[in-house]
Amino acid sequence: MKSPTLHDVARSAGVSYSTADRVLNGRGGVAEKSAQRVQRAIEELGYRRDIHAANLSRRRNYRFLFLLPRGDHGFFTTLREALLHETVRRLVDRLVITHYDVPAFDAEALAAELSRINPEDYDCVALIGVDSNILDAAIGRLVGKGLPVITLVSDSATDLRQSYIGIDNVIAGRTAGRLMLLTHKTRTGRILPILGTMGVRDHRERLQGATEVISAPGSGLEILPPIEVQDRPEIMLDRVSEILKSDPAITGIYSIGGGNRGLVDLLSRIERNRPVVVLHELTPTSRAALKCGMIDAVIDQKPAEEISRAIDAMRAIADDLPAPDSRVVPTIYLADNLPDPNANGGWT
Amino acid sequence: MKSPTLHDVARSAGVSYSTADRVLNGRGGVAEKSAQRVQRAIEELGYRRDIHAANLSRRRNYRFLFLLPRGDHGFFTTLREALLHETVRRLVDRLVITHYDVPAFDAEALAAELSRINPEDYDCVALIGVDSNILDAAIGRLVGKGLPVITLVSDSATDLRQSYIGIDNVIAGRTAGRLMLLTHKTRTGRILPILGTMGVRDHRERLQGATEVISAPGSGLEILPPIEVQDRPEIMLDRVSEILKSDPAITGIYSIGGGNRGLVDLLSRIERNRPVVVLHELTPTSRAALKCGMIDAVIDQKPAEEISRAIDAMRAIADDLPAPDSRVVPTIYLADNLPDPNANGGWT
DNA sequence: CCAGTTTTGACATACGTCTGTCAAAACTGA
DNA sequence: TCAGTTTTGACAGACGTATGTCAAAACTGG
Repeated sequence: MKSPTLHDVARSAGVSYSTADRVLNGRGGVAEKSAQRVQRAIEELGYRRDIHAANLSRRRNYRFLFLLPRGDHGFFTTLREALLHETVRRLVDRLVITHYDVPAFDAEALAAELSRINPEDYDCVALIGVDSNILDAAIGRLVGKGLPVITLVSDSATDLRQSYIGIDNVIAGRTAGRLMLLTHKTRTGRILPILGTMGVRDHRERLQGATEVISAPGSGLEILPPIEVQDRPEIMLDRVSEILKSDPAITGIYSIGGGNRGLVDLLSRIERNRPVVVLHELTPTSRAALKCGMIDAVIDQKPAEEISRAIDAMRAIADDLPAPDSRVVPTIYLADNLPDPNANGGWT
Repeated sequence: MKSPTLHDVARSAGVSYSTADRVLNGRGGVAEKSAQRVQRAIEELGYRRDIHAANLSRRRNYRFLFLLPRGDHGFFTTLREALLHETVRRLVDRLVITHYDVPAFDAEALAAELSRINPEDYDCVALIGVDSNILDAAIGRLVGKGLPVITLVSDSATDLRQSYIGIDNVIAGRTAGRLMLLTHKTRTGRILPILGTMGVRDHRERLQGATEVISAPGSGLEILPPIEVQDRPEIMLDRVSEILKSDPAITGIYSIGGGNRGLVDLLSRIERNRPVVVLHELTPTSRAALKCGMIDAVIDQKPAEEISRAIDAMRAIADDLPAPDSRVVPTIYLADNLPDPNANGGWT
């Protein structure tokens, strides 16, 4: 019933508590023979150190820093809310979580922020990756100083960061493509992919995934050349209405990045033969559009879950446990299976 | 930086630690006036009891019991595996989780098992509900003896159990219906619903949800009368092949319950014009069928997540915190967004 | 003001771990 | 065998909380 304590281990190994402690915490100054007896006792008894008692005694706090993109981009807002939610929820576990806002999509600003961090102040840092050598170098410097870094949502510096928490964007793209197949079961069609810019790896990967599935032989579907709208609603509105006018045979739209307010605007003006629309991230805009049938599906990366897993990973890293990459599986929302908007993305 | 301790509270309230403790733990024998000063100090300092220190001191263990249906029904297997996973993972938080197997779908056996429980032995019990007065009565008796009960996956005794963790089956059904709409965007169709038996509330609710969506005006879809296959593969195989033969115009199949091995068997023999197939629960069978295009979508209730949330709820109940019902949102799996089979359902 | 009650504070012990100090014991090499 | 080193065990105090005992202090009613 009761799990063994280090005292039990010491007794069973026939050594003093001090010695058992020296072995457990690698303090050295222990004869090889004694060390082995202690190890054996630990295994035999199945001893597991009571981490809460240990933390209490050590006065340990886990100090984590999140660097989140500034701005009210719907997705980042959700992310920030989820983080605040977890910040209070985890206080009880001695997790002290801080976050700074950094300019969005600005690798240099992010790198500069990293350089300003005092490695003594935190046990782990989480950030949203951007393709950039400067950022990679800054991450390298921080890791070199002994402060581990993990990436969130979008990866960076794969060989330096300890762990990546986020979706596989190729899979996300394939999922979108699959939805296009399903909605075109018995008919042919032309699918228009829209992205922010080809310069963003995540967008390229989603496009790649969608293309793989859509242009599979026998699909009967054709994928058009992607258009770039810089994640900006106005540009989205202009470019897409233009294209729809010039090519009325478009039967599906896959919006890979942001700026969907412009798209929804446009869709609300089309009253018949609306194309199938799949887009990314559950935001107030996409939720409303889904509910009223303006769009068909939303692929979401569950930001609340990502935050929670990121924190789990950071904690594992701080405790020197292995922290595996954690691939979040993108989820599909239709009009009916939307999470309760007040429930933190359907998460705890 | 450091959060205040009860000593800080006592000092700030101008009373001794003992008095602050008496207030905090409601031991009585404290003058109204002192109690108020302590309360005020708690609020002003934002004091939060260090629950780990408290549990350490109290030698508290949380003892939870799960009653899971016996048998290798794919879904229950997943559920059991998730539970074992969490059992070891939560040991560190002093959660001692036990589970018994009980006969599946047998309300009386379940009720009998409940009667055999000594309320002293556990802090909370979780079970999978079944429609039955006998079960409700047994739950009532247990709750009456001071042992709280929660329901999982399927609800029971709504006014007695403390909390229900699971999906809303009407929503699950609506989601299936929505998938049928999407796959029939520009064509009409006939959808065949298959369920275990109309006697199971969950199945009725799913059917209801699907019907709501599919037979919405203007959908162009017709939903056929449901057939019952007792969750048995052989019956599934026989009945469905029979019906498909007699009604070749069926364009969609919604399998609400179990026995899908029979369905997949049948589908593998149809080489062209396979109907759209939506079914429930990710199992080895459904996963394989999804991957090779035999079926189109799986609606999953994320058993690993349900288990984890159930444990969270039980813990909240044991700590006398409010434990809200937690509606899990059913998720949609297509061929591409399947979770890693080794990763506990994509969960931690 | 007294006796009786209520309220209070001081103190001790415990939970399981961490950490530091110190002297005793057990080794080592020459 | 002796000096020097390594290893060991005993002990104490701490983390924040829980819980029990006891006597002192502050009230109360008459």
